[in-house]
Amino acid sequence: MQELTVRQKTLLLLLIRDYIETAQPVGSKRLVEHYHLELSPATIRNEMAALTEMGYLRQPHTSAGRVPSEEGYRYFVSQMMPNAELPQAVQHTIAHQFHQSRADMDQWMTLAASILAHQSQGVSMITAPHTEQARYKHVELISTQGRQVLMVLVMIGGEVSQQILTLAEPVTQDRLSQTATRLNALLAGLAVDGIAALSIRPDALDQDILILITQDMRRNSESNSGEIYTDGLTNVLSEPEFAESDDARRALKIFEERSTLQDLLARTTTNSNIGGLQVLIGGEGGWEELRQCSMVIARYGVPGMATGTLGVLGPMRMSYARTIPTVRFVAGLLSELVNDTIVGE
Amino acid sequence: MQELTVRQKTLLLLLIRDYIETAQPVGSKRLVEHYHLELSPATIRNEMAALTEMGYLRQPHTSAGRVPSEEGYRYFVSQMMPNAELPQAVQHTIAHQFHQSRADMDQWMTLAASILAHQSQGVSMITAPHTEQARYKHVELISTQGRQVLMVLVMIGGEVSQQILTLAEPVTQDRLSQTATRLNALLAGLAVDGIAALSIRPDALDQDILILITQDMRRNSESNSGEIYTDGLTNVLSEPEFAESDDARRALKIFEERSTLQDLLARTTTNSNIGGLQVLIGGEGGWEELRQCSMVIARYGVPGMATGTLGVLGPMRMSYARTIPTVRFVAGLLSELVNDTIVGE
DNA sequence: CATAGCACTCTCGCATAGAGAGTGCTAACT
DNA sequence: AGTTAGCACTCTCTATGCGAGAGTGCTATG
Repeated sequence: MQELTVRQKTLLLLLIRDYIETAQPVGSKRLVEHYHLELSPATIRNEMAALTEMGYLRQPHTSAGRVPSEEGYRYFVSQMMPNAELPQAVQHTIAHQFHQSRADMDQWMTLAASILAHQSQGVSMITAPHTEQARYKHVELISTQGRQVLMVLVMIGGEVSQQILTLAEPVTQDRLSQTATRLNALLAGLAVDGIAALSIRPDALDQDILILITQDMRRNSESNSGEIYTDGLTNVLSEPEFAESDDARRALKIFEERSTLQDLLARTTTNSNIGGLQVLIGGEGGWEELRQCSMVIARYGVPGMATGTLGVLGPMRMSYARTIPTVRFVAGLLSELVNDTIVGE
Repeated sequence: MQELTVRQKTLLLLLIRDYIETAQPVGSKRLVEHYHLELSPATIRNEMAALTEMGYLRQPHTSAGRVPSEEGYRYFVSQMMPNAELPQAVQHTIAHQFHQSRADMDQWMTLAASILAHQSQGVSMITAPHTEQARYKHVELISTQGRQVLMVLVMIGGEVSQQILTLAEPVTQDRLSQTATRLNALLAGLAVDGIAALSIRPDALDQDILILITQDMRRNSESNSGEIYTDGLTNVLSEPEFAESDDARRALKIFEERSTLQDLLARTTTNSNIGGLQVLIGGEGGWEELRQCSMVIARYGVPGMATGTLGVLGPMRMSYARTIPTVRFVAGLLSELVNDTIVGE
């Protein structure tokens, strides 16, 4: 593909910025008047024709202005990706909100989702940090009532899962505590494989619990990630491109079917490393329903220990200039938090 | 208001049923032909005029058919409320799904939301069961890493909350376990008030934890209910009445702002008792945004111990005939589950 | 009391026409 | 060679008008 002249580049960026703001096809006249260019519309027209030829722009129809093509957006993004930073003030506000919140993963996720959605005016999505290979840290067994027992299973890295078991017969809290203590000594630090390799099966109750623990850990390891937090759905639905079409509905459906959403996040980020940011334009990567959308995704966390994915989905026309730095910043923030949780001080 | 003749009543119910199915204003001719009435359209017209006069029907414009008014829906619902029961087969399917799921409140809620949404083709909403007066059952303190401690607090009734604390200085797991044991002995069965009344403050660590416990319990007691589970948003958005208007967006917003949703559920059900079912038509009760919607709500659980709210929101035109029995049935099912969890066997 | 007939009203779909916007091309200008 | 003015052309968008269709209310009749 041909190189762009400086003027073409400027024009392209201006046009895209304008279109992102107004959602209206941009014509030569508007471009000249609005940005006080020292050129005549005719010149602009020639350049725009060239840019269209090269695939950066498109015309909805003969007599409308130009609209960025996906390629155009890609160029736009590549221009701003490296250097964009969130203003200090905003950074502080966000960091402040995190430090004020209750120190608990659930809160952080919700907060992050809310901030992302608000800043980007898109839909935010975050998966809770997930340990690739769940490793056992601790189990607690709490007698609830009669044969009902609450099992709280804690992994290294802070992942917690809880479950209510119904035992064959009532068991005292004392007995449960003993079992828990035994298992804690036995399993500390082990991954699922390690546990499976143990051959000691001291006692029926222990064994029952052990089976449940491994099930739980396996489930945890297999699912790419746990719950997904989202926010800001209404932001996107109020964008003009979704006003009538039922594309909106199809996109929304993705958000309701959490499993699809998990796929989406998992598939697009497995081979990207922490800190690296991915921008998918126009449903790149085979998501037909999202043809009108773009996504900005990043991984966060501590590689090898606990990582998660976060991202923003918006119309292709979304404000990349705001979204990209925000995603990057929040990813960094969450990485720190995860790191603190794992490593301590 | 005047009494309805038998014929008027039949006509009204037929018309509403038809409108619910087709979303089209119903005319006299259609009514006669479609339901093989032994009457002429003219007669029907006279009756429809009367029903309109009485406020049960409305015409969108002079030459359209009739559409039920809110009063009409109310009448319709009052006719079918008492006796409607879900078909045995469906009851079994649903019950089966519950018994197959993992025995854990979170799963149940998600499942119930999914079933409600699917059966009613509306948006389902469920609040987790909530104990009016949280009473202490058990605390576990698990050292995570360095000064980080995971606190798991269990209430009588099975409510669990967890939180990560950062202590002033590192503490061993042993010391934490001792503290937990002490607190468990001290606090068993107490409500917040009871704990506040205790004057024993044996140790700095104990005291710190104690403060956090009471904070947590208080927060739990104050919020009317915890998380809200919803499902089926797309169902409603695909209804024709939401196709264009931005009422859809406003309604959706309610679902995103969980606090508003909590209000909604709380306000409309505080004075209704378990088993009783409430049907709000046309955003009754001061919810402007939901003017086009109806809600079917019920409380479930064990009064005085743990109760929650569940409901379905749909277009005013929703299938009450399916929704009402479903809500009733699921409420019953959840009540049983909650009861089992509390009482054991 | 039910019905047939009829004039009336209103919406919806469709075709037509004109305004407006923006383009591409050609020819002239610097 | 690059820039610009002029102009014909294309396409959308909006308004307008008209006819078909649907449904009503009323009146007169069985």
